[in-house]
Amino acid sequence: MASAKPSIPKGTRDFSPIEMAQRNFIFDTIKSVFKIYGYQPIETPAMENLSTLLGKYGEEGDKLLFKILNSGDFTKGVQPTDVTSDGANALSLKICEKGLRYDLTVPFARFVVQYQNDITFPFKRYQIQPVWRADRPQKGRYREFYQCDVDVVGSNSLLNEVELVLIIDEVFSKLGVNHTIKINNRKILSGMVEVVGETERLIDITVAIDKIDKIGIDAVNKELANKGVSLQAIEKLQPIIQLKGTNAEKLSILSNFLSSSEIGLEGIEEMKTIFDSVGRLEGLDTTVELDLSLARGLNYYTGAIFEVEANDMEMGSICGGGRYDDLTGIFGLKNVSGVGISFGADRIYDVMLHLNLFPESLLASSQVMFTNFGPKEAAFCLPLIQKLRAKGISTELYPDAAKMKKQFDYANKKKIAYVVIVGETEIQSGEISVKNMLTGNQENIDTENIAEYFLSSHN
RNA sequence: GUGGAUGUAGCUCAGCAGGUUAGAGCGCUGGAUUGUGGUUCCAGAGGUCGCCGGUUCGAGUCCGGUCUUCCACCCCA
Repeated sequence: MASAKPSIPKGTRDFSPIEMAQRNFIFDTIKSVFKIYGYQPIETPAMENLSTLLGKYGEEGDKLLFKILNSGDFTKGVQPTDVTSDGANALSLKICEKGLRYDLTVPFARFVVQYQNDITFPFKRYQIQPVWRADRPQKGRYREFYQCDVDVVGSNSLLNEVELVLIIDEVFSKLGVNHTIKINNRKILSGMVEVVGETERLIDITVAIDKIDKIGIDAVNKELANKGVSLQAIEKLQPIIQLKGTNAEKLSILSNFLSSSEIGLEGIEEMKTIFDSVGRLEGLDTTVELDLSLARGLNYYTGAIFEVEANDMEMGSICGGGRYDDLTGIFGLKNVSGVGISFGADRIYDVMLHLNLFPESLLASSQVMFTNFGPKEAAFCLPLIQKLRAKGISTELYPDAAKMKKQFDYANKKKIAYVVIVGETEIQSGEISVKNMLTGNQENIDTENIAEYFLSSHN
């Protein structure tokens, strides 16, 4: 009987040892930055109750949730008419009460409310775990992917927003990824639609503004009209659609435009504060740019919105987030504001791979390999190997007494920097041969000094 | 969810209006070199031509379906 071809579900991936080394390099870098800014880790389960998840991500988001079929007799209580009358979506709610998490922010909000009495506010946490979305897979878009979230909850201070900009800058400069941070503010967007009297069409207007560079001013105006935006409002919006210049110039135009909107002006003030603070810091690699087209579909954002794009490759956003004033309110804890961002590890991986940004050294499994000439020589090597390992030098012994060519070939492919040769002559003399695989040089080292040799040659 | 492409050896790709044993480069295995890799030379292994069905005397090549991957829209990490 022919066995089925092994495969994994669409949009998921396996990771080889080399890919893991590269992915861990990203995770470790991000984690180290999070820690140094005083954030602490938490984890939450892969699945949440659907009631926790539904309604937090907008209509589109709800559709993209993976739902988990109830255990046991899940058809209990389902009538034949349920199958035909209300459609699959309504039926799924009758037979599923759990779902895979869609992001890390909503489970975090649930966590904060659930453990509010044990948490010291402001609560700074980071969380690095996979999330799942029933999206159609594409380049940079997977059904299972890792997010690396940092959030502060229980503080209204804009210093938190500034800190997030610093974290973004530090992470990407450590990873060597050239990037641009785009910032916007929901309050500015609210003010904008308020001023033109189209409060119902926030999304239509931001989507249209976003297309200005691609399709031009006339097409944008036409699209706005098609969406039902009044001609008067479109007329008023012109300076906004064609907004250009430095951040300061944009803000000054905007504050004129929003002069009659209290909430809009509040947004302007927030942006000014953030830009001022960031501008005063030196040595930032980051370009921070005010971008009005940034709206973000997640409907819980209320203040600043962030998105980061790689400069040297088309990849959509590799990091995003914002402030949410009342996410915990949905779960019963009022007046707790939070702000956070999420690094998309998988997209960052794709960018780094494409741009060749991973350090070569990640590919090496060990720093040193001992060749194997047979049982007697191997026995002689083992104590030496242990000595190196104790000093923190990753070392391996080739397990079989294979031909030298084969053993060297192995070391070469595994990118091992040094090969140690111990045969009859070396045991006799007490000096072992060490070959540098990069230069091809070979020298004899006294077994007493071997650890020191590698320690010094590596630093 | 809508629209459009793609799928041939481990990888990147050839394949003549449908016609006998399906090719290349790289990689892999072995040898030249019984204590030395990354260069060179020689030899060899490896393919249900994504899967299912149809048209045909005959299908990698045409048709339908299906799955995969990718692109655009949408949304986003």
